[in-house]
Amino acid sequence: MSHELPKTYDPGAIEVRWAEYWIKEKLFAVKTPGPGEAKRPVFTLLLPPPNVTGRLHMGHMLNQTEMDIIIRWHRMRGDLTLWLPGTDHAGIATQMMVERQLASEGTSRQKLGREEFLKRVWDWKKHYGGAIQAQMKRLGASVDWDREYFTMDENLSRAVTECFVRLHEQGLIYRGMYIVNWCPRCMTAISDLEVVHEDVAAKLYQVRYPIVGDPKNFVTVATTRPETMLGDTAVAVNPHDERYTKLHGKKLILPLMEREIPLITDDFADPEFGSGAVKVTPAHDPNDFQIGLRHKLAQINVMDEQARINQNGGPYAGLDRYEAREKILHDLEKRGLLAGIKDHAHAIGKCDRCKTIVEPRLSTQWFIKIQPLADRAIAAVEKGEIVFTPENYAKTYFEWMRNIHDWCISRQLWWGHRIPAWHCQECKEIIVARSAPQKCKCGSAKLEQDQDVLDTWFSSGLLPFTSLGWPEKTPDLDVFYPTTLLITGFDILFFWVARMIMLVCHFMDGHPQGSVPFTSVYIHALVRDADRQKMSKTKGNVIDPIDITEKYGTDAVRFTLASMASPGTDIAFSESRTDGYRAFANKIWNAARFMFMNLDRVSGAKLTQGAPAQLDRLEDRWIFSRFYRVAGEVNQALDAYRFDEAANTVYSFFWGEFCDWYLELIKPRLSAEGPEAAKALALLGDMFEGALRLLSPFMPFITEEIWHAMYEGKPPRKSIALVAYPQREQKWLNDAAEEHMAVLQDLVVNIRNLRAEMKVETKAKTPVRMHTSGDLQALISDNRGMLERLANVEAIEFTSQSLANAPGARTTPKFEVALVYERKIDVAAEKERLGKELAKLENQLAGAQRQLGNEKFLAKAPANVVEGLKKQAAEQEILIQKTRKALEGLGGA
RNA sequence: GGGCGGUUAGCUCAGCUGGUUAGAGCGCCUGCCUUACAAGCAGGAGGUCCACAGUUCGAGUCUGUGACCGCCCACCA
Repeated sequence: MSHELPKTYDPGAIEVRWAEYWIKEKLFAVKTPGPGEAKRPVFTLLLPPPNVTGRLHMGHMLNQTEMDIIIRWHRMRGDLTLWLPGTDHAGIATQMMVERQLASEGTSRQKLGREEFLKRVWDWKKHYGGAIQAQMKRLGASVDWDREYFTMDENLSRAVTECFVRLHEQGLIYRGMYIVNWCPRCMTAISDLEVVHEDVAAKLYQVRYPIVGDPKNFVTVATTRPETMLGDTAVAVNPHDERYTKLHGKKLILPLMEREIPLITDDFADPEFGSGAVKVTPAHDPNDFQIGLRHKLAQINVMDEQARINQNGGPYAGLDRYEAREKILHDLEKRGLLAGIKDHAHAIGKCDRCKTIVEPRLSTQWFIKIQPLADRAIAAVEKGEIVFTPENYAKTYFEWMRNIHDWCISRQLWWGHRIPAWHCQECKEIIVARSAPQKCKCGSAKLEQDQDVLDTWFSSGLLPFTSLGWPEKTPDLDVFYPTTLLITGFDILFFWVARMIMLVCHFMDGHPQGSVPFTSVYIHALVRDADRQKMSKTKGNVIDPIDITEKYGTDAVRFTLASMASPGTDIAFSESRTDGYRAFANKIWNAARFMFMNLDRVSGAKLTQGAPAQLDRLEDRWIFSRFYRVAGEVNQALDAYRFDEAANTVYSFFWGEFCDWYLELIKPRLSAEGPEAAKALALLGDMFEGALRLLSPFMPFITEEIWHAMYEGKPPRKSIALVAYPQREQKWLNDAAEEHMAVLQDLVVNIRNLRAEMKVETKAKTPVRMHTSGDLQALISDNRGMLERLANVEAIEFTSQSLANAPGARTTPKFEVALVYERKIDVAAEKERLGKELAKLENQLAGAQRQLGNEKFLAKAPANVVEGLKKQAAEQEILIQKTRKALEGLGGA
């Protein structure tokens, strides 16, 4: 490889090449060290496994960018760094996908049968399942691809079974008939979390239930779901509701079904609501279910699995639930039993997957008794074993954990981990076992495995240890468990993060390396569009990460996301910003070209020979000091997950200091002939190489490209990703150099400013006159080359006279400077500027004096603050005098 | 119904434990093709820090109230 870079920065060309190189060379594959091998700090990060059906979206890209930055940073710091990738089988989502495909072929899973269907799903996975991985590879995610897993892999499935069986043995898994959330379209139970609530403007219907023996009188109940009355088995009133005391013990006629049902008393009935009487439908409402248990009421299920009225619904059998509602209302009205209809806003639950309205349904399911697990999981965060960033999410977590309900883990699907329970066809015994039992206790061999599969989140909740080989005692588990960090979005805080904490703490309880799945959780925000709208297909504002990457380069997109990733704040992704970071990449590119161009010119020069023991020149001492200080800041920011601060710090260093000042300052030395130039180039190379390492986690591609070029094809390691990350180094920090440079920079800016104001031709050199202290005179004289070059100054004349009333002079606390130039200044404009300046200064001085005159301030404020304010006030006083003089010089204010 | 977050320049956002002159990018205005980069360089304008009250020597920063946005959770008909 030559050190020549093409004139134009073309991210596409270099990125594809390096992405392939990293994979081909297996640069990020991690060998598990044996027990005797040298110990290094271990950093383990689990990739939140994308769904096998998934396509990469901006949220993934943000997530992966953050993970990759952290991972590359740790790797460069010398940690044993594992980023473990995998894919989730995504039960419902995948099954839906394949079913849709089958439908288009005119068939269905029922027609194929379970076995054949599963074959189809595996086929589908083989063909379409790798989309996200391919995209991740293109984006350069530095995961260990050799360790990639799939949640349905044999060993992982075995671990899932093991966990299920253990929980069952411990009495933490039970099976029973309860009301669950049922999706009539997916035809499966779903957990509470998979129900999304949506506010709707609905109606509240008042229905009259005639009293037995007094059919002219009624008890009126209110309901939002009249169709469920077909399954009513009681009407409840509050025992203390005196309106109904005389009816206690009476029976009512359930209209339409013409069935007698009791009037019962139960505290659930709220006398304040409606008439105070509530219909009770134990098979179709969770509250009513509880009332039913308390009063031993019959449970009449009136709907089938698709939420159509079944034969228990008498004349309404066969109707869809909403058709039935219409007909029932119509029939009630006809009989004069509909007492009224009111508007009623409330929330309805929809299936997270398909948005079908969820039906509470009485059915037999498997559940996890969650309270013991939740208690433990709460303790883990309370005790600080797990730390959330932003810390606020801990509150959300506690809120949810403290109001948790048992988790329904069975799904009436085919794609997933089948429940390891076998039902004896003879005695109905249920055997939960690690593998299929030969025969039942009763001697029968007629055993059938449970038809249900497990909630996908059950298996993903186990990943922190199952992905490392548990329940075997593997070396991986030894070395890499527990994982160090989890980076994920808040959308799966409960689905995944909370469940992992519960399940892992339970199973790894007492593990020598700790029982928590990870010690740190970083929750990132949402990527929105430039107008802060949520990206959605229906709005058509979805930005495809691959499209945007092809347009601006991965490095620029990554940098955009990183620079905006301030914890807790959503990211309004705007292309203009990405465009800006492409310009930054271009800046890096051209700075490199500049360096290489000089390398060609200077014979005997080398870029990568390391820093000299001593730096003779101010600008060198300054840039080294700045670099090592910045390195410290970047490390600190990353340590706190302040991706934005880290990115902005390195950005302004590279552009605003290294390019804008240092490169300009070093140009004269580079263009000189001989050893001086070679020496300067070595310094430049050293700084540049360091800057590339500093930038590498954020922009892995362009830094890799230039870094290799700097070594002319013979780099010390195969990748910049494998060399050390820059750290703050005390020996290079130089406060004096930074202070001196600050004065010179201020001087340069002031002179440029004067030139612009006086409209001096760009190329014309101007002499300047200065008034300043002896120390600074020496500094400025020593560095007059800097002023000549950067401010186009021709000669500097020092004067002991104040320049304050010289027209067009600039005054600062440290110096006064004026151009020696015959061109007239714009008197009116200058007067305006000075006037504004004066007003501001006077204002500030007044404030400072007010404070300094306050005895309490002098008594209570820390000394350095008081000192600072005094100094400021003194400077301001001088500046005010000078500014007044300047105004007088111009002919008054 | 509960809980949480936000409001700082035209736009998108920083501002860490209260402390000297509130910052950046983009956009805008002016001047430059100064051979690394016009995807650039130099200079500039632009802010009642949502409102009110309070704590404090001192508030963008802490407390309270309100307004306006937004998010999450929820089995009361």
